[in-house]
Amino acid sequence: MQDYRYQSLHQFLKSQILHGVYEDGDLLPSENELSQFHKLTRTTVRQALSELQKEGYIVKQKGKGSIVNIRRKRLGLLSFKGFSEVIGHSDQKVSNTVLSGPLLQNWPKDFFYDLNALEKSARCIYLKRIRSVNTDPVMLEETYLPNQNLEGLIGKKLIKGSLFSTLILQYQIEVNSMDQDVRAIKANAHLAKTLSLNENDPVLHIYRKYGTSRPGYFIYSSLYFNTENYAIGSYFK
Amino acid sequence: MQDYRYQSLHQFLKSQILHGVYEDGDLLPSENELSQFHKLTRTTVRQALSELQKEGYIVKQKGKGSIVNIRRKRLGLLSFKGFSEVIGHSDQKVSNTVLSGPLLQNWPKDFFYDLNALEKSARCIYLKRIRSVNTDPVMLEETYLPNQNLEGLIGKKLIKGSLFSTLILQYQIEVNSMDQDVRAIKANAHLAKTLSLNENDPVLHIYRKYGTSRPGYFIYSSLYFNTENYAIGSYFK
DNA sequence: GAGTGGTCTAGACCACCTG
DNA sequence: AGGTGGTCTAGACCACTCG
Repeated sequence: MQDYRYQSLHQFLKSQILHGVYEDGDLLPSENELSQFHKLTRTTVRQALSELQKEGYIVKQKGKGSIVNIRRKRLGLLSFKGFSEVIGHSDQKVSNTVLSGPLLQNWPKDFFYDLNALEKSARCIYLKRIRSVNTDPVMLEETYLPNQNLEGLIGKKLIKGSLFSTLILQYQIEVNSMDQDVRAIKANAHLAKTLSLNENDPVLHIYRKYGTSRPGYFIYSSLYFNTENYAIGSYFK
Repeated sequence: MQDYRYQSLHQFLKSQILHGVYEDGDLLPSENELSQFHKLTRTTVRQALSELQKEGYIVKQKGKGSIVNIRRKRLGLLSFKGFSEVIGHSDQKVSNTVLSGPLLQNWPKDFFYDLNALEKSARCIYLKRIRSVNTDPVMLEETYLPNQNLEGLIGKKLIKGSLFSTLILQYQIEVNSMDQDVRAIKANAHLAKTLSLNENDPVLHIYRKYGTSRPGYFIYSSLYFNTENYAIGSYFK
């Protein structure tokens, strides 16, 4: 792995972006500058930039340059849309609350995905969070990470309050795929209380399995949504 | 548009695939053959193939060739997963039934997405379908297409029972993006009857707006799912 | 071993943006 | 006008698949 020149340049630039050498909206050095500095052809430089573009780290613009894009398009990332608002406008104030910090524990019985031997033998790091829109609790999320080479995560505060930011910056683990199962269920007493609903009200439930840049390493999440006042929006192309 | 050589080759090959010149699993001519025949550099040929790959029409394999992939990765295409079955195995028997064929009518009042003037001035083509898994009705879908340059669609049978296949083969309209809003709602009497549920049972509801290769042309769908026995699966990367 | 796609070089001209 | 990314050529060598 990592044998090729365009891959080296790709990793080098990604690392610079992640470590803040270039900030959101900055221009990367031009393709000519990069090819001179790294002693590569422009073709090879373009291949590296093309990878960055696919991953959403940069946006290219003819006549201008390669623009760094930190708030990049993420894998089916969720947004909340209020019914009354005009679509695409007036961002809601979304806040995150960690109910139970990163905590080492055993896997739950009858876990919702089949685990392999390696995952079972490691215990799991558990995280319980609530997402609110304008003080209304809208989502309850329980996340399970196999405890493999994640020294220092337990009990720590998350970087920028985000698990994914923490994983990429501290452990070079990047989420790059997602498998999900969606259902509508009835709220039980606990869900009703947590999400400000009545028992038996409909709740949106999602099981997720995330694939990562570390081969064989997966992250699991169970998400519950109160969709009474907000729809769960997502965009794909 | 369509000024560049790699775009011409891209369109040419796509058209051949769509018209059945190459079938699923076939190999395209090799990059060398394509470059000789079309008097292009291999670089340019590779750019065309790279586009086909992005769109999912082919899969490349080193040492072998470019393999045509008809059942290609589609935009958040839905699959149904039974709870008892092993994930990824034992495909369910899925069947489609058209309840109301492609029918010209007025837009519903308070349509779920804002329509632009052009869309409003055209009427809409309406389609109501049910999808069943092993004779259980699982999904009810209502589709609305602005009636713009779609001569001959009304009252016609769909090719291979698929709206998207019909659109691309008859009208060169390809769906390439999707915006969706998801909620959990209570079944009303009509939904309960159609989906074999009791009133007030939870139902998964999705509004969708599809973007297409025809600029400014969108397709709208409203989908209702009975998720009592099947989850709605989807995979993204 | 012959053929395939993957990587890479060293050039060229073009379309677009900005000072 | 000068610099940027987009397209394209004409080569070369490498890694992989298959008979």
